Amino acid sequence: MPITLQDVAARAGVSKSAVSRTFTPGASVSAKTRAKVEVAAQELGYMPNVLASSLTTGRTALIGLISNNFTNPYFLEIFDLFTRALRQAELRPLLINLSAEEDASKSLSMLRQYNVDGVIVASSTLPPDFAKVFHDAGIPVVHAFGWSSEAPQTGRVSIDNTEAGHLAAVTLIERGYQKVGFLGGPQNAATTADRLRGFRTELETQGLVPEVQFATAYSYEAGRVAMTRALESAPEVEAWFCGDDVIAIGAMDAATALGRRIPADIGFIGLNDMNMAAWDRIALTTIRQPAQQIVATSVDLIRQGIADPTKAPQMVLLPCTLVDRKTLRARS
Amino acid sequence: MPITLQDVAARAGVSKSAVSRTFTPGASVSAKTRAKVEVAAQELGYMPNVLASSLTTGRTALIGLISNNFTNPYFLEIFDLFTRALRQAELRPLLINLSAEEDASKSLSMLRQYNVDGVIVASSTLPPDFAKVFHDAGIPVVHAFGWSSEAPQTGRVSIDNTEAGHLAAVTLIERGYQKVGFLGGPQNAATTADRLRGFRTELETQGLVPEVQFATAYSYEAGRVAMTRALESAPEVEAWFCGDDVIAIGAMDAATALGRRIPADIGFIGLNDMNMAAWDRIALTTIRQPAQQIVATSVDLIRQGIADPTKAPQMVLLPCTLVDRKTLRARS
DNA sequence: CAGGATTTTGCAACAGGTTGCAAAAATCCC
DNA sequence: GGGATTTTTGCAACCTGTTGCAAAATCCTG
Repeated sequence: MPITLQDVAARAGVSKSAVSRTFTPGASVSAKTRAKVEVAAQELGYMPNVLASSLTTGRTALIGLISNNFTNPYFLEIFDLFTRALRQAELRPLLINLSAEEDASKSLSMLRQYNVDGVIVASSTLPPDFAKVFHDAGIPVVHAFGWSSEAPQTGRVSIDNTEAGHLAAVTLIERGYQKVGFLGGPQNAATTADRLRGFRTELETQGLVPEVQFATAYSYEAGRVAMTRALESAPEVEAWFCGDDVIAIGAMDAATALGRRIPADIGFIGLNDMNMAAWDRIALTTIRQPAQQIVATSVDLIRQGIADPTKAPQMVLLPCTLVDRKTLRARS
Repeated sequence: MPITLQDVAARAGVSKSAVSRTFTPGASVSAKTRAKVEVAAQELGYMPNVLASSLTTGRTALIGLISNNFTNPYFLEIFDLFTRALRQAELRPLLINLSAEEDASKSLSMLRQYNVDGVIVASSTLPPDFAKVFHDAGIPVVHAFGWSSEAPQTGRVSIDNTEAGHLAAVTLIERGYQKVGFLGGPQNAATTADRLRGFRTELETQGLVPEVQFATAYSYEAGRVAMTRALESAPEVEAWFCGDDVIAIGAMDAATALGRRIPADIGFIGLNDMNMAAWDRIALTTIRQPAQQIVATSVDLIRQGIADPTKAPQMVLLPCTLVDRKTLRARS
């Protein structure tokens, strides 16, 4: 029993078209009819049905927001940013938890059923060609936080992970660490490979080669078990570059549990700079991703893709910066 | 250019109705036509357009998932659970970040425009009558994590916050604490009042009266500043019951910063039992909300509400339990 | 004020499905 | 095999809006 166009038209004494046009920006309506319609709509409490109009316009203002990082607190910040930015752009997020999805291809058909205007993939672990499926289906898509040098041509926004690896290496070298390690996220995550490459390349210039280990997930637990193992197999490492803040925290707790003091005995540097990294009891030295900018740019790219579907996908890389706190020894 | 009903009908050599019925559970189609249609649909890659069908059926399978707790890591766990449970129920979350919304009433009209089948409010800080708006608009709604004894008649699922207050008090008494404090969440959050009431009542039986303080938000920062203030104004308090884990962590860091050792000098008990509470460097003794059950029940209530809109809203209270870790001194 | 240019308006078709109804087909029973 | 039942099917109307088109109304100019 919601109010329809019909009802408003009847009350205002005009045709359906007139009402429709009143609510369509840029349509041709005289001031007089517009006024009549607006009064009637007001009185009736009319709201156009987006879904019905999507039938003809093909627009729903719905954006599929896909992620599989629901165990990494950093992503709550990301979701916060995305929901705000989308809201600003008059777009609505249809949230998909990909780890709950038995089959990724299902999410495509689902999103097609709902006629989403675009898709944002917010994930550092999804394979770089995941987003391509949507692109191929003609749906504007951007993959945020997941850039990789091997990724195919779809919209992408991310830091330069190779650069992040460099920065980590430079920082560790600068602090005088000689035996360093890399504790990456899941080995098959494309971002991990890039970070490692950058890290390695820079170390090589100093004739250093890192110990390398991988956690099975971007999570505290994974970081903890990986580091427990690593401290056994490579106890000589003096500082670790961790693929992610939450992994770093798990790793640090593993080190603490084995009696190592941070940063006196062993150093850690993370990546992301999630809010939590600044908490006193964490105080993690880390590499900051410009999340706000990544999100803003992603939404902007999506808007462009919606406005002009023929536009070629864009790829933007943003710079990352070091945030020095207390898990690395001071510059020697 | 997506495939439509029409296309499938043509290919299968049947009427539109036949195709429609094939995809409508419980409709009358012979096995033979169903088979023909399915083949054709398969070949063409047909997917029914949910939005179009919603026009006649009135169903969208869309559920508004509203929250304003995007800074509390606990809620990432909640979102994870909700997306999974909704997925299981073949429902899709349209995510709304209420803190980004300038005006709450806008979210109602927005959700109406999208014809959502139901609304889940996942928040401990939203006023208890917030959900009522949807109920009054005829949209099935359940407010999860926000029960309050003064809440109006809408669907609700939560722990019994008064009971949680009791439990906290009993625990502190049992450990021999005499001077205790309550550091609640935002003072106007209804859940806060209930927790305080339960806490106070139980303490009274022992002739104790708590110091009470409020944080301005459910966040680390808010907990930290509130506790810094509290340690100044009420330094004699030996143990604090904090309205939430993340507040507790902030509070504990404030205490540590002022040189108090936990639990030797001062004790803390939280509420929620978020994953992070179990991290070594946190090891928070806390009261556990059965999040999984709260979510499952909420989704179930929504399903019932959709199935039978005349059904009276249900309210369910779930029990909470103590999780003992390391921020309270041992039982004396 | 006439006549042409411009703007506004309503009609009807359409977007992609669903569904009541009556006709057609299949099934059943003796 | 024939008639009564039951099931399946297609037609056409409908759900709520949008939009091309032609007619109607308004505006402008001389």
